[in-house]
Formats: sequence, structure tokens, C-alpha cells
Amino acid sequence: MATVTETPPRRRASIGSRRNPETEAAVMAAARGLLAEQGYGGFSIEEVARRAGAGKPTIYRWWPSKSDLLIAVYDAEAAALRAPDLGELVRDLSRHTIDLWRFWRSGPAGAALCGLIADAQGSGTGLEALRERFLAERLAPVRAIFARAAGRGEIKPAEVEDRLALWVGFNWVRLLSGRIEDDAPLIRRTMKVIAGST
Amino acid sequence: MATVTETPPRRRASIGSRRNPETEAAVMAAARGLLAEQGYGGFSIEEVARRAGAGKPTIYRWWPSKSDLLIAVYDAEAAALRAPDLGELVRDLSRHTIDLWRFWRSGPAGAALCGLIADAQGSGTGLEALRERFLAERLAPVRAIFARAAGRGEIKPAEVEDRLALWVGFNWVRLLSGRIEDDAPLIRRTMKVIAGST
Amino acid sequence: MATVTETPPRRRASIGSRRNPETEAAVMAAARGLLAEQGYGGFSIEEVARRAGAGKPTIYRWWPSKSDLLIAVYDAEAAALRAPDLGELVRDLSRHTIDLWRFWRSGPAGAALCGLIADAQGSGTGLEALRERFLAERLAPVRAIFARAAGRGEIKPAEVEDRLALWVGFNWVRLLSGRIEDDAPLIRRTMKVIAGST
Amino acid sequence: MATVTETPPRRRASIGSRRNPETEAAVMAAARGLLAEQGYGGFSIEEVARRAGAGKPTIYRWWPSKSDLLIAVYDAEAAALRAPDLGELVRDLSRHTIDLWRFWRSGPAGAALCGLIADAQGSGTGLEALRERFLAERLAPVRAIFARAAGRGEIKPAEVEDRLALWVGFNWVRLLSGRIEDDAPLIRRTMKVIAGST
DNA sequence: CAGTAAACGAGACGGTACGTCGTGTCTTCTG
DNA sequence: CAGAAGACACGACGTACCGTCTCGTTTACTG
Repeated sequence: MATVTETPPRRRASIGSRRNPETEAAVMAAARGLLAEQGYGGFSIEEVARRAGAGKPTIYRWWPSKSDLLIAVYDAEAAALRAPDLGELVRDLSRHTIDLWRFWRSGPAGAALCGLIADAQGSGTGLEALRERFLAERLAPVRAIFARAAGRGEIKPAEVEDRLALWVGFNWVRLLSGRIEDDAPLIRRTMKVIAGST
Repeated sequence: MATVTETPPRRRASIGSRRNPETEAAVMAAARGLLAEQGYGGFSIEEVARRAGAGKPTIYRWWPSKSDLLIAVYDAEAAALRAPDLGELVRDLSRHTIDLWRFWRSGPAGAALCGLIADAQGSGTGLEALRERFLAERLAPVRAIFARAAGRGEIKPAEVEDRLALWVGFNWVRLLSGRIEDDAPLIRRTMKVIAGST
Repeated sequence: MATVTETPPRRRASIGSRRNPETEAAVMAAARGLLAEQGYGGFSIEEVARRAGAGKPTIYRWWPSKSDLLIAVYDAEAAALRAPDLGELVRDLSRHTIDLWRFWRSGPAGAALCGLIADAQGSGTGLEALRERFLAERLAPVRAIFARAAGRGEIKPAEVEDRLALWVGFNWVRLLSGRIEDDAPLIRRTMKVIAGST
Repeated sequence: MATVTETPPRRRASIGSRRNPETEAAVMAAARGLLAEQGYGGFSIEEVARRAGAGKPTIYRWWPSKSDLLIAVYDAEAAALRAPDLGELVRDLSRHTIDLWRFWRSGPAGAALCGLIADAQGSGTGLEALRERFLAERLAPVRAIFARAAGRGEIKPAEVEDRLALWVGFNWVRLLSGRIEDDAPLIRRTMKVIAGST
């Protein structure tokens, strides 16, 4: 019988007492691909490890919980999403929301956030991750949109957080119930309410 | 909170070719208790069956998926929650939101909804359950609040659904990120934005 | 929605305080068919009841254990198998064994006996059924073959049971290990040893 | 019978990327004990896992089917059974058969073989295991007895397999119908027939 | 330049839960 | 009162992941 010389994934050995960037990249790519292809339903550390050709302990070493890995995937993707500055609150929000939904639809990020939220409902550490490492950090660009609007006098400074929460909630409901198809008129109408424009 | 009347040792046989209400009650009580005590994290069909002294197949017969059982728990509890009619949108929304958060905090319903949403992120049937059997039905009382306000001229009829979605989103974010402690001022401020009152 | 009027199996009601022969026939036919088609592996009271359009309790009433039903199937079939009387032990045994293997291969009886034996290994009542209701009764025709041979002086009367046991064992091993394809030479050679012919 | 050294509370972790002999021993001991105490009727992978303090997947990893585990138990025990060489076929067979029945009675091996045969009647893989991994291998010592007899001229070489089959059948019938109590005269008489001695 | 330290893949481990199947008992309703 | 129907508690099935652990190997950094 002929022996198949099969070394496609090529073994990544250790490179000494420090994190191997190749491994990190392979894991991230596997996680990204899995989320993009199968959504959160097919996402498991086990499968990520298989795809990445990595050991589970290696994954747990660098991303101690599933939430950590999901956040990492989201963050890596989010670089592609820039908040606009069009000089007017409703236009900024509408533009950004449309972009955000497209961003969620077109890659692993939407599924990653779904998973992050789902995970938070059953683990404590997941909840902590969602609040402290996702909500607290990733809202900065949108908060800035509201802050600029406050600077222009469109809204009161004290209202920034309240209106921001409304914006987040609107997006979450659509994401979590699977309705983030493009719908500019809906988004625009809703942003007007959030912005408090007549 | 009511005390569960426990009768674990007694075996509930079949009562013929129809659903045994005692079994149904035992399963519901077990599910309720489990959610109230441990939240969605400790919720499993296996444990519900154990607590109820029921067979797993019995549970799967009547509640084919976890989502079905969660919805059943939520619905049973929701009878205790009545939407107010105070004659003014912001007051209605504020009152109802405060009541809703208390309702979520004080029993299994909050955990049930968390679970329902989490479940929807990984199964398809869960998503369908969330959309078709929860969202489509349980929002009727709040929709009625908005509809009455539209009748009074407080908002335009065409805006009902948009503002309703904002209200849902606000509540979901708070629930899913574990922040539904009582906060009347926050709620009141937010309801004003949703209602579009100056 | 149109209602499908589906009554193919036709409902057999009770015919009063006695066994309904239609039901018995339906159950027997279902058991027979199941064994013939799928072997013992696919045989379950549940499936028999489904096929027969009968209630499980009805089956348990008349055939209190799986073994009882298997024996009933075997007995019903065995009427088709007649022990020969060719005037010579080896010829009688060879002929009968060939017939028996064909009988086992061609209908549900082989699978039924397999099931009967398998069942006996895990239940006590099954073992009792095998010994007292199968072994004790169904060997009479073959015992008669040996007895006639003893009458003719081919073997000693005291050897009848010993040689009978050997014959049973030989057939069981072949049946239970799935090797009852036709093999007249093998059978004839073996029967000679059992008969003690030089 | 040896006493099982119980260490249930202690957790056996993995010892790296290879089979843990402690776990293997614990599973084997549990299977052995279960068969010896309750026979095949009480034998289930679930219960073995419980007794061994092992996870079910661990058992399935190393013994993919129930048959595999039963064979492993039988093989481990069978080391204690040596085929005699007394220089004469009937004496060899009688001695070995008496030993074999005692061996079956006094430990888990009898129940293991019962289970192996029962299992084969309903699964295909079980049948394959019985034929290829049990029958084909474990008969070697007895086949050697016959072969030696053929070497001495007691029987013809061509008869070895036929007579071996008779011996196997005799033992199976007694085992499967629960009649392996000591009965030296019966065994001796039967061995004479198998050996073809006058 | 040897020795140490840490990361790596691999994969086994004890678990928990999954959803399905079959068992034998029970009860009600129908004819 | 037999029979169909089917619910019921039980428990086993075989699978999927979980998160932890230990291995043996492979570097790179240290003294």
C-alpha cells in the first residue's frame, strides 16, 4: 500500500517561550471562518482547534473563554468599520447603522456578537466579558457621534448615554432576531426617533 | 414567591391516552424553579426531568425544543403582568417598563427570556421560536399602548412599530447585559425619547 | 385545510370478553414480517404493535414477554417442517438438518430462534421460556428420529439424549454465528459423527 | 474470586496523549465485576462507566462496541484457562470441558460469552465480532487438542474442524440454556461421541 | 554553550447534556 | 370487558463539547 505523504497543515512547533504568531493567526482564521460559514451554531473550541491544527490547551491559554475568542474575532474585523462624521446626528447614525449591518452580514462579526451575547446568558464570565470588554469599549465611536452632536447642540450632553443605549438596543434586537437585511428607510426613521428630531 | 409543592417520590403513571396535567404541572414547576434559582446557565432538559420526576421523552413529547419550554414558562408567568392604561404614553411606558423589569427580576421569566434569545443564536428552530412564537405574540399589550397613544394623537400611527422596536431593544439590552435593577429615572428619561416627547 | 380520511388498517374493536382472533392474526403477521425482513435486530414489541395496528397492552396480555411472542411465531411456522423417516439415522438426520436450515433461512423462524436465545441471556424469564417452552417441546420430532434408530439397534437407547444434544448444539452454533447456508456435505459428515457411524 | 481494589473517589486525569492504563484497568474491573455479579442482564456501558468512575466517551474510545468490551473481558480471564495434554483425545476433551465449565461458572467469562452471542443476534457488528474476533481466535487451544489426536492417528486430519464444531456446539447449548453445572459423566459420554471412540 | 523555561501539537480524561429508542405499566374511551 | 390508543417513568443508547491534564518536542532565552 502506498503511503500518503500528507502534511498540508504543516506542524507549527513552539518557537520558544513566547506566543507563536503563526498559531495565533491560524486560530483566529479558523474561528473567523467557522463563524462566517456556520454561524454561532457550529462554533466550538473543539472545531476551531481542529481547523487551526492547534491544541485545545493552546487556545485556552491565549483565549481563556469562548467569549475571549469571540471578542478577538470581532475586534479584528471591526478595524474595517469606521464611524462617519457627516456633521449631523441623524445622517451619522443612519450611515453608521447601515454600515454596521452590512459589516455584520458580510463576515463573522455578526455571528461573533450573537455568540458573545448568547454566551453571556449562561456563564457569569461570559456576562462579565460582554459588559466589561465589549460594551464598555466598542461603543466609543458611536458615543463620539452623539458627543459631537451634543457639541453642536443637537442634543443635550446629559442625553448622550440614554440615546446611545437606545441605538444599541435597536441594533441588538435586529441582530439577535435575524433581521439585519438592508433597510435604509427603517433605519433612517428609527435614527430620527433616537436623535429626537421632529 | 410561591413555594413549590414537592411530591417527588410519588410516581405519576399515565392517566390514559391524553396528557397528564399533573405531569405538565410538575415539569413546568421544575423548569420555573430551575430558572429562578440558577438562571439559564443551570437550565437543562435533563435537570428539569430529574426535578419533575418525569421522563425526558415525556418532556420532549410536549415541548419539542428547549425554546418551547422556555416560552411556556414565560407565558405562564406573564399572566401576572398587566399593561397599564394611564392615558398618556410616557406614563404608560414608564409604568409598564418598571413593572416588566421587576417581573423579570423576581421570577423565572427574565432568565427564560435570556435563554430563549441565547438559544435562538445557535439552532434555527430556536430563532424561529423567538420570532414567530415570542416576538410576534407577547408584544401585543405594549403595541396596544402605542396604538392608544396614536389614537390620542401623541404619535403618528405609522410610527407605532418603529417606536415599539426601540422599546423592545432598550429592554433587551438591559436584560441581556444583566442590568435590570430598578432605575425609575433612567426608565422615565428613556421612555420620553421613545415617545418623542420634548 | 383538507382532512385526510385515513383508515387503512381498519380498527379492530373488542368482540367481547374473549380474545379477538383478528387481532391475534394481525400481531402474529406483524411479528413474522418484522423478523423475516429485518431479523431480530429490528424486532421490538413497539414496532410489532405499530405494524399490527394493535395496542401494546393487548400484546402483553396475550404474549406476556417477548419470548412468548417469538415462540408463538416459531411454532406457527414449524408446522411446515416435518421430520423424515427414511429408515436410517444418518439419512434422517441429514435430511432433517438440511430442511431445518432451509426453514430457518427462508422465513422468520431462524430469526425468531436467534431472538429467543438472545433474550434468554438477559432476563431469567427468557431463559425459562427457552428451556421449558422451547427446548423441552420442539425437540420431540428429532428425539423420535433418534428413538427409532435406537429401536433399530443403530445406537443404544441410553445415548439418545446425548446425541440429541450434540445435534442441537451443532445447529445452534451455525445459526447463531450466521452460517446456515446450504452445505449438504458438511451436514452429512457431521451427522455421521453424531450418529456414531464409522 | 479476587477482591476488587476499589478507589472510586480518586479522579484519574489524563496522562498525556496516550491510553491511561489505570483507566483501562478500572473499566475492565468494572465490566468484570458487573458480569460476575449480575450476568449479562445487568451489563450496560452506562453502568460500567459509573462503576469505573469513567466517562462514557472514554469507554467508547477504546471499546467501540459492547462486543469489544465483552471480548476484552473474556480474553483477560481466559489466560487462567490452559488446555491440557494428556495424550489421549477423550481425556483431553473431558478435562478441558470440565475446566471450561468451571471457568465459565466461577467468573465473568461465562456471562461475557453469553452477552457476546446475544449481542451478535441484533447488530451486524456484533456478529462480525463474534465470528472474526472470538470464534476465529479462541478456539486455537482446542483445535490443537484435535490436531494432536490426528497426529496420533486417533482421528483423521480432515475431521478436525467437524469434530471441533460439535464440541463448540455442545458447550454453547449448555451455556446458553444455563446448564453448565458440573457433570463429569455427561461430559465424558459426550466427548466420546465427539471423539468417535466406540 | 549547556540548561532552563515555556509554548506547541496531540489527544486522553471525567463529565454533562443531548435527543432517541424501547420497556412494561397504566388509564381512559370505544364498541 | 376486550381492544386501540397512547401517555408515563425509566433508563440505556451513542455523540458532541466542555475544560483540564499530561505528554514529548521544539525552540529561544539565560547564565
